[in-house]
Amino acid sequence: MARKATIKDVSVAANVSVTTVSRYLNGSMRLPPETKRRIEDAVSTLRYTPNPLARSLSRGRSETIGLVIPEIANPFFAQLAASVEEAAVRLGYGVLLCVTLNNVDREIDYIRRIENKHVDGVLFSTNHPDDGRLLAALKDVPCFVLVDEDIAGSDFPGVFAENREGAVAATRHIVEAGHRKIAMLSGPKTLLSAEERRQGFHEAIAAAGPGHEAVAVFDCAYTVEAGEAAAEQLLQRYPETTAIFTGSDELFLGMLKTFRRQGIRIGPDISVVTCDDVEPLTLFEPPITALRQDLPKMGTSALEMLIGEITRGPRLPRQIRVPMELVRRQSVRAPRRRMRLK
Amino acid sequence: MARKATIKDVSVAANVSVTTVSRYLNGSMRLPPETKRRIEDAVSTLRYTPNPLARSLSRGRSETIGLVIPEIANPFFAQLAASVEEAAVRLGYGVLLCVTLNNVDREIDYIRRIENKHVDGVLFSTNHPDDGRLLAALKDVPCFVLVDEDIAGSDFPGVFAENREGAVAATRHIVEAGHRKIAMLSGPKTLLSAEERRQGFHEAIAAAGPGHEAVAVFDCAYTVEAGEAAAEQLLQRYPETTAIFTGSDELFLGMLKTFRRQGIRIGPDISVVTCDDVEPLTLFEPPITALRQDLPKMGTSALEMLIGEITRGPRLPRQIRVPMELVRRQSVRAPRRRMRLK
DNA sequence: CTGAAAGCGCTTACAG
DNA sequence: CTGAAAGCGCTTACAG
Repeated sequence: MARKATIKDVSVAANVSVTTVSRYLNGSMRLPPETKRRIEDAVSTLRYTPNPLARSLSRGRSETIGLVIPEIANPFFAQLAASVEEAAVRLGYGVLLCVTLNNVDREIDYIRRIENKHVDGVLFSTNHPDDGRLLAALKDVPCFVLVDEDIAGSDFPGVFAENREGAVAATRHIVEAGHRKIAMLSGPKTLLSAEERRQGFHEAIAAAGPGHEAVAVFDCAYTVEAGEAAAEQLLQRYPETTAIFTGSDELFLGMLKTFRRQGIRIGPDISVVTCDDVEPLTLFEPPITALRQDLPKMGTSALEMLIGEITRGPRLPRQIRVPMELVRRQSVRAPRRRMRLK
Repeated sequence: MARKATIKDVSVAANVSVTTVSRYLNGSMRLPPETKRRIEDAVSTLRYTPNPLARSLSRGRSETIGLVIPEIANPFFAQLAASVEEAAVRLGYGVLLCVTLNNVDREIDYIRRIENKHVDGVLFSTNHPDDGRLLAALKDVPCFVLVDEDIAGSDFPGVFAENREGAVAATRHIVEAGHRKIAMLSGPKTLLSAEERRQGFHEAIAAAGPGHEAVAVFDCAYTVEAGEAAAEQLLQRYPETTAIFTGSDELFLGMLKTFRRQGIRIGPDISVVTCDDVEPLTLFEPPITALRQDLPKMGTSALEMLIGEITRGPRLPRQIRVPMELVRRQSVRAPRRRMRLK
């Protein structure tokens, strides 16, 4: 490949100054048609495209955002990433992807990239409790927006689900089907989503009146394995349970494994509502009722909020809450008359 | 936030030249301990981190690769992206994510970024037939590696699955269970994966000897909808079919929808093997036998191949083939005696 | 309106 | 061994 053409080459070929080329190409200058033509000819002959690195360095912004997420193979984050990327492209930004696996060093590395101007801002999702290092690294960092989970003690702008309200709706749905002994496989105690959903769960059961009981609430990691293990314990220790609310698709999938192994059928034997709805839950038998996260909206709002910070400067710390939707399918039924799981 | 410290600030604070700071920080210089200390103090006091834009501009490389894929919400590409990102980080590269939705303009945009040095190279996956524009834009482009699908008429290095061999294994497995009337829901005719798998399918049936028949092969888009529609046609026009090989998880999922609606049970009524194995196929009832793509290996090899091109210059165009693995679960059984799907 | 020149923050060939 | 200076390829305040 021949040496890449620069703006200088264009200016020579078009017989104008680089200043003029730059201004024209950036749309801040109107030119006589003749000059215009010369520049455009030069651009296309030389196949000129501006060097984004040079442009970013001199403008002081890179038109790139960092998307920092714990995983990408996980469909939840994959869908979130999809909506973020789509919105970013629409607004003229590139997306630098950083998968942290909840490694704090990687997280901090990307926070630094805001300061050293590698990215104009960061959309950040973290899944682990902060030991303080994160909060420290975040001191005075601008253009930083949280999505999905909060960082305890911080007041960064962010976009989160209406977890409590969602959990209330899900639990109420279970109650209305006639269940009284209800359990929850919840997420890690330290996470906003888990905490708020748990709260909504308890609230709805309390509101359901006497006779209704939160049989057990398990604090699990949001993983298939944790769901599997918690379900085993649940079956063993709380066989009176007739319905379960799981805090994520992974927990549900894990629970399902245990159910399969023990011959327990969702629907006839036990009712289930799960959170997220990113797995193909319609295709299970029966289709699974879910409290759906509106990932497209969350990703888009968060990205737009971030671009707002970047282009219009910091606003008042502000949080957007995105409603969750209860998608009724067929995994919640009336409890069996004489319920005993085992 | 105060003005970001630069290398100049560090050099002043440490009372050495910027040259020395730069060289020391880049490890190409050994210094008296005293000087070393002064520099490190300055760095930490000023919280200095190098500006990657400036560094890239002057070095002529960005230590960033572009990952260009058709989708990211799709678990197949999400898993591919995960392994690519992991390998990139391990080798010290950032990942600029570009989701094309098979839009050629977006694809070309990212190809240009190799030339204008925004990225050092591109890992490229495309899902649509090329009308020639792609091939034209790719002329003389260095540091470009394909993954998963080829671009017809190009000879770029790339990493692909052993599609033909995989399809042979899958089809043979079906044959060995006793099936004679076998159908395939294949991908778009223009795609390498579909073409090679179809080939393997026919090959295995021919090898199975007389009495074995490829009842029908449908050329579908790799989507749930296409699978749904093709399955409907299949049931209607080829009710003698006793086993099906689907070319992707999406096609399988779509087919499953049709089966559900028509009351057809996988296992007892019809046998199935699908490609990909990125959906939670173990959790279906029965668990689905699949020809698994080794996405971790594909992503990692492709990324390493790309970095090789970047750091050691172009090699002979070379293709790596990654074996597919037949994961036997319970969706293939002996055909029913008197088979009639309807 | 147009252009020469400084500046963005680094790296590195070159000279001392 | 160390540093002053040029250079990477742009943008833009400033002067004409």
